[in-house]
Amino acid sequence: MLSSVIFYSLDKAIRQYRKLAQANIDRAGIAITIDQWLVLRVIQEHDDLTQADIADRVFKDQASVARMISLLTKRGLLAAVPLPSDGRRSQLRVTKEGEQVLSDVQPVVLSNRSLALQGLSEDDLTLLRNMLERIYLNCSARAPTP
Amino acid sequence: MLSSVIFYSLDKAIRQYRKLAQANIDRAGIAITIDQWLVLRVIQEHDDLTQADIADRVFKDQASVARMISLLTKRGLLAAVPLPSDGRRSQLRVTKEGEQVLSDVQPVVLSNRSLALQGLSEDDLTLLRNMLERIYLNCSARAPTP
DNA sequence: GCAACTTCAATGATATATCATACATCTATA
DNA sequence: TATAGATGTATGATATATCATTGAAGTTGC
Repeated sequence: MLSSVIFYSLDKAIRQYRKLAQANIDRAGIAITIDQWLVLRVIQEHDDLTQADIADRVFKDQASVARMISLLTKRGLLAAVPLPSDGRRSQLRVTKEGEQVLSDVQPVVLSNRSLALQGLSEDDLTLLRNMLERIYLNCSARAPTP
Repeated sequence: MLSSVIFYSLDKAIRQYRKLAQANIDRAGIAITIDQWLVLRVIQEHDDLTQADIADRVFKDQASVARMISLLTKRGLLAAVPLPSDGRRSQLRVTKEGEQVLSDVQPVVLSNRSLALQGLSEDDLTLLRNMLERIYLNCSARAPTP
């Protein structure tokens, strides 16, 4: 049965969490998707990453990140200043509007997390994290991403 | 830190698994995506579901399923026969080619799973499943999907 | 038997995901 | 220092994801 397959449960849990999270962000009247938020946050923390670096951190493709950056820039949440030291790159900066969105989203994200994790102890979460990391490593070992 | 966030670990694990799984399916020379495979499988098991039913089972949207069905039909893996009892619907059937693909994929999926779950005991998996189910339920409680 | 409601599938709009490729620029080395 | 290779970004093609809406077809209640 599908329900006994662990990856089915994984998918189910993460998708439901995403629905909850996005719904609460929408309800708070903030116009951003979870994925955009994640990218914006990564850029806020490190403004010297290449698109590929960012992609690594959010487990996406460089092409996806390129499009998200272009969208976030179009929306005024991100600004790109060409880097004199490297003609291929730009320095990405979160704008005032971007900062505002990030700080608006923060409490919603925290509340989503605690809602979603109700009934799970710290020990549970540690165990869960370890198992997930184990799965990740197992899949990386033979994944054709050398 | 992002790495301490459980949903980050969840995302990371599932994405890596998907990469491994898709890579191994591709490597076996089978032209299907994991998502298409899942839909095809659900239809094989129950040929009397509506698109919304299928969407529920694969945790997707009815619109996504509609497009996947149309694609699978175009590729000849699925056939739709109009239902006389209901002018809106069609009976979906997995074709010979579809059956072939499903049976080709089966061993690859099994091998992917055991690869990915190496080092996790049955007890671990039960625990994992329970925690994921807990998260799912927590997120469903207030998810605006009544 | 028909009006109101519900169900089902299809599709437009927008965003994401991924691969492959194109193009520019940078770096290392022969 | 010319150039081969590496790196960084952008984009076409295709698939998926989601919401909202349309329109057809079924069901209910009166």
